[in-house]
Amino acid sequence: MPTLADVGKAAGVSRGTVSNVFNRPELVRPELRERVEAAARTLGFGGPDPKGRLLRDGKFNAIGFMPPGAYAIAEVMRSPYGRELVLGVSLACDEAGTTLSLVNGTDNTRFASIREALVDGFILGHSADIGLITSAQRRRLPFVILESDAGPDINSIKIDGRSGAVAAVRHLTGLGHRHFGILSIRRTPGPPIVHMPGQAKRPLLAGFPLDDERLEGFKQGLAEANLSIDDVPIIETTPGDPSAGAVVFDNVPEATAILTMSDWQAITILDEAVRRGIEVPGHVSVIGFDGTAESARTTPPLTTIAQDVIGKGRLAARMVLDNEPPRQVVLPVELVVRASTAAPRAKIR
Amino acid sequence: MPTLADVGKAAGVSRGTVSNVFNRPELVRPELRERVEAAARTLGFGGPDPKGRLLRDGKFNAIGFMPPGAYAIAEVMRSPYGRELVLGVSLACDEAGTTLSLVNGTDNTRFASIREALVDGFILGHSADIGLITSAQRRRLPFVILESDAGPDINSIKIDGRSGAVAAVRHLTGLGHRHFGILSIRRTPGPPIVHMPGQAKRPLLAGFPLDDERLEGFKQGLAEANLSIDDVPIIETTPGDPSAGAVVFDNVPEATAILTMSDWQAITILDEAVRRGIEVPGHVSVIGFDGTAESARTTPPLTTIAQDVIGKGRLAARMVLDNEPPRQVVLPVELVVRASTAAPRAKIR
DNA sequence: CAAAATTCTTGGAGCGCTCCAAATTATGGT
DNA sequence: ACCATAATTTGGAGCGCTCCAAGAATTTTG
Repeated sequence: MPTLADVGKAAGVSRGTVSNVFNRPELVRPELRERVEAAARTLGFGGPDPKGRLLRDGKFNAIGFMPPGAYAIAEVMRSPYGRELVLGVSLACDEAGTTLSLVNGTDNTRFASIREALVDGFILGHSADIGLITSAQRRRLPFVILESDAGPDINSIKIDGRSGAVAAVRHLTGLGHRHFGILSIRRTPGPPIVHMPGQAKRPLLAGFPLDDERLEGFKQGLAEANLSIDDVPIIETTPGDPSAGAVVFDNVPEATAILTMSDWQAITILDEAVRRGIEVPGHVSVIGFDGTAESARTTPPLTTIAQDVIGKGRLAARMVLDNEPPRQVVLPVELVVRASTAAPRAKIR
Repeated sequence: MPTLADVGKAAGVSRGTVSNVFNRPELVRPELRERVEAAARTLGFGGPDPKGRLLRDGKFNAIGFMPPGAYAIAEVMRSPYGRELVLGVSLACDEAGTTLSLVNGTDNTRFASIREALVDGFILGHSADIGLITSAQRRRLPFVILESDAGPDINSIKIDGRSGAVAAVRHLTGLGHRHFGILSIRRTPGPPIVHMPGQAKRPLLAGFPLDDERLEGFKQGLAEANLSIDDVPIIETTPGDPSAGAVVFDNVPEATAILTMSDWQAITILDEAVRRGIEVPGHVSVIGFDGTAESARTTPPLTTIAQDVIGKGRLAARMVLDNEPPRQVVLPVELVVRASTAAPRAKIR
């Protein structure tokens, strides 16, 4: 690969002049400029290597997005929520003329990824992992963490998941439901986990603030209706597990309403319901979470706890781009009633 | 920002040793190592700056994805097709441990973006723009161009769009349709363009090989049924234009079948049909293109010309990652019949 | 026509790091 | 103790570029 210096030598001028030809051509006498350009062509020099410039001025002009937990970028792209989040981030990047780097990191390589990412700032997916935050702080780059509050010194954006969960339950109890099932999220790879009532270890503290908060909201909402979450089966499946719906119906046949942690999970249930000939909301009501665009397109359209996912992504990007003093933002959430919830039938299916 | 040298000075050791402490700690005597680590902590040195390493070994460990035409990354993320494509790319990046950089570029900055992107290779969205290819070649980095064949020296991946288009028309004429409307894509920003039969300038050569090919396929398919594309209204809308459906129904009320260029467009039509009480496929058949996941979830599910979008993205990434001799890949396409197409009713609505 | 003003070019000084051959120090066996 | 051997540590040599002060060439001015 030829360098500025090579071209300079070939054209009989200095490095600096060649640099000028490419970056500030108006500074170079036309005739000389042409000579340099000719030399560059002959040597197959396609312009200054960005590496050099980078080292010089020290800006990558990029921000990094690191998926939550140990998820890969591809998993983010698969989920309706993840896509909208990335869309929001990319919107802000478009506006700022910044590159968006989707940084991968498996469990073991996540720290190295943060240490070495070629970015000027980070967006960290939600994480219970304090180590990750420390890694990010070491980089001395602006960053924001999603879906968990990491204290006053750290940028964070989350939604009011608890209120959302409470609202979901209230909506359903208001409709008359008394028999629930909860489809929660398993944050480690593996098959669904079924927690039936009465079992010892209930997953109320899974370790992910995101999930814990919603579970607590469900608990509170149920308590308001004199119901105990301890009597409600809780199933945990990985986010995109297509068997989620089946596991729910197999294990919680008496439920008239299913609470979920995401639209994606709710959609899985809808799909399984179709396969089994179970009517939604006739036989069972299903409520989603996130209010993604997908939730409006299902059959029937999903009742869901909506948040502004795109806005959240955009705000996250802006926060790292603007590098202002740390803020902890809590975004509101809103119950959107559509057609997947209704009063339970008098007689249980 | 402290550097290796600073830490070295503070700890009374050389640059090299500090580097070793961070990169190959086993090479450094534990006691010394600790001293260095202590010094690093005091100075707030968070590890070697990736910039330096980068310059040294010259690899970014990233590939860039540049959206087609003058679209922004956000526009790609909005479209079902774009999302699956990026998903496929990210899948390959996950596997390779590579970062995926979503490189923005407006009309004016696209060339600069290519020149300066901090990547080891490129995936270029489809483009009629020869300048872009030249830019990419100048970088002397592996790259692949999507949806247009740029000659034997350049990596490219496209689908057999013509055959797909022919298959779409055959399916519909086979069902008995004789009255068509085509919803094509406008590749510049702006309102829909309506080309009614008999008008002078018909958009058969829009300049985007991607679109041209499909239009030709439609033409051929129609010809096979003794129909002329010159008698078929062609409407062009930008990819995500939500008014597309309305424009189609307003301008082509007599059509019994609508051919589209993407599932996204077809979905728009479905939405508008619901609003107007037009039945699909009762009153009008609609056929999509791409076979994205979304196409299976609509009401009714879309008949579409399916391609393996995820596989395409993955292959594209692999091609630039592997940096093998240039290939021109043409991917097959398949008619997937679902419920949005049916025989036309005897009497036109 | 010389001096002053203007326009171009030059090359040193980094940017922060890793590699590597050479130098230094420690270890172990007589 | 002494030397061979092994284990550590060192610092020069880049990586390719841009900035910038200073020098050179050219043009303008009086």
